[in-house]
Amino acid sequence: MQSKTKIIIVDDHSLFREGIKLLVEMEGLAEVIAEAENGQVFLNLLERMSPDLVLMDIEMPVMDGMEATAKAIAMRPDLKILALTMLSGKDNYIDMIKAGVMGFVVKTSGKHELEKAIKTVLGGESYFSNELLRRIILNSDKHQTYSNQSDDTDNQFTERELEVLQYFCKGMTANEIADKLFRSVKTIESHRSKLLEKSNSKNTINLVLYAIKNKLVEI
Amino acid sequence: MQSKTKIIIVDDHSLFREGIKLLVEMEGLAEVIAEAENGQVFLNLLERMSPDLVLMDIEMPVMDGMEATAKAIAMRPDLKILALTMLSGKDNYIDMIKAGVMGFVVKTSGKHELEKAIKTVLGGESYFSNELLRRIILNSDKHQTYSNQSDDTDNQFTERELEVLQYFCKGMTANEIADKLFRSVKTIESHRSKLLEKSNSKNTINLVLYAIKNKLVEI
DNA sequence: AAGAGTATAAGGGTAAACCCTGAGCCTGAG
DNA sequence: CTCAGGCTCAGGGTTTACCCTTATACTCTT
Repeated sequence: MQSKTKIIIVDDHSLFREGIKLLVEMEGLAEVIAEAENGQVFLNLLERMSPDLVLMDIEMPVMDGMEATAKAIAMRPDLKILALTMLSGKDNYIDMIKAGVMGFVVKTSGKHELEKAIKTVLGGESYFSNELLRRIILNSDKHQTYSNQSDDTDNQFTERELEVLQYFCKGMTANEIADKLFRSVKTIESHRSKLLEKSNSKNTINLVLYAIKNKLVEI
Repeated sequence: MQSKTKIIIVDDHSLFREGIKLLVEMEGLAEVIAEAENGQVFLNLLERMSPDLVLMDIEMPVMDGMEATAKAIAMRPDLKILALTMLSGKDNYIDMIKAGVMGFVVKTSGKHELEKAIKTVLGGESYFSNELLRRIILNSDKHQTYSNQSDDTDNQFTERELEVLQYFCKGMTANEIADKLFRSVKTIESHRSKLLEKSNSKNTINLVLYAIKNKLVEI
């Protein structure tokens, strides 16, 4: 387990920043070490902080995302910057790329896409929301690669085990789950045993905590 | 402890919705029962759902917040709607009020203001972000009332109970906690019984989930 | 065809969880 | 002082969790 990715969020909407911060941290993606409401504030922060990645809004007052990106890259050439766009049509994506952003995520996309974008960019590759690509280049014959939906899940658990796990994480007992799934209690207990073994948990509570920490369930 | 406030979030930016949802639910303010990406989707939802409050973005494609608000109020005159504004200058606040919104929160404000706004509106009063008021009316001599910072801590659990709860939330058994605290297992079981009763949980797993959801512990 | 993996289920055992009652001790409020 | 509430502990009961082994049937891969 390497140390957490350090992120700075730059957006003029505080509610959006706080939401993204929660999203990122809840997903265990990274640690938000700072927030900035415009490019100027962000550059000041950058002088004394070392983020691994920046989530940068493009439209901002005082200093917009493009200018901030260009100046930040001048300071830290290796800095990874992921742009957040509203797809309002006002953004100049080419110049943003020239300024040094590693990718774009449209704000209409979900957390799964944000997660994929962050991981991709941190891996050194560039990332572009498919929605954005569709807007810019229409003559693309590239297929959508959903290859790594979740290549990190070691397929540790089977589908059935995960299903049973969901119910345990809702606080249900083996008996209740057995009733729900029309199965024998012994069957559910078998699944639990496997779950305990695979997750290296001593009891069901530890199993549930494991599931929560590893985002195997929604709470 | 009344049942949780049911909220619907209407905003075309999924990331924003998900963030707000997390914010609202993490703070224990309410339960987000649905999300909609535009006014049309929201009105469809409203036909079969009964939210206590709606967080409504003003600028949206397909059907904007004003139209959606007017139609929603026509359906449910008592529905509380809180508008989310970007302060872009394009919003017509007067007409939004005529449409039936109970208040405005600017997206540049923080979660504390959102929390205050939600509580105020649910209480039947209207709420307007001070920042918005400053924009519209400059000759206002109202003072900012930071009255209710956090009057919600019911002190539901005693210190000892909370201490025991921490250990349960680490996956320890009653026996292990008894050893740790140099107490009888029966004592720990007594504390657990009280915890189960007070949290209205059927078993320890539900108790742990309760503690996590209500942020009584760090996980 | 053979083997691996999964889902199902059972028996039988110990430990723990859960529930109820009752009770002694201490402290702070009225 | 009295009383309420919190912390401590116990007995005795039922239920569930947990662990072990074994076994059948199905699917997929080799």
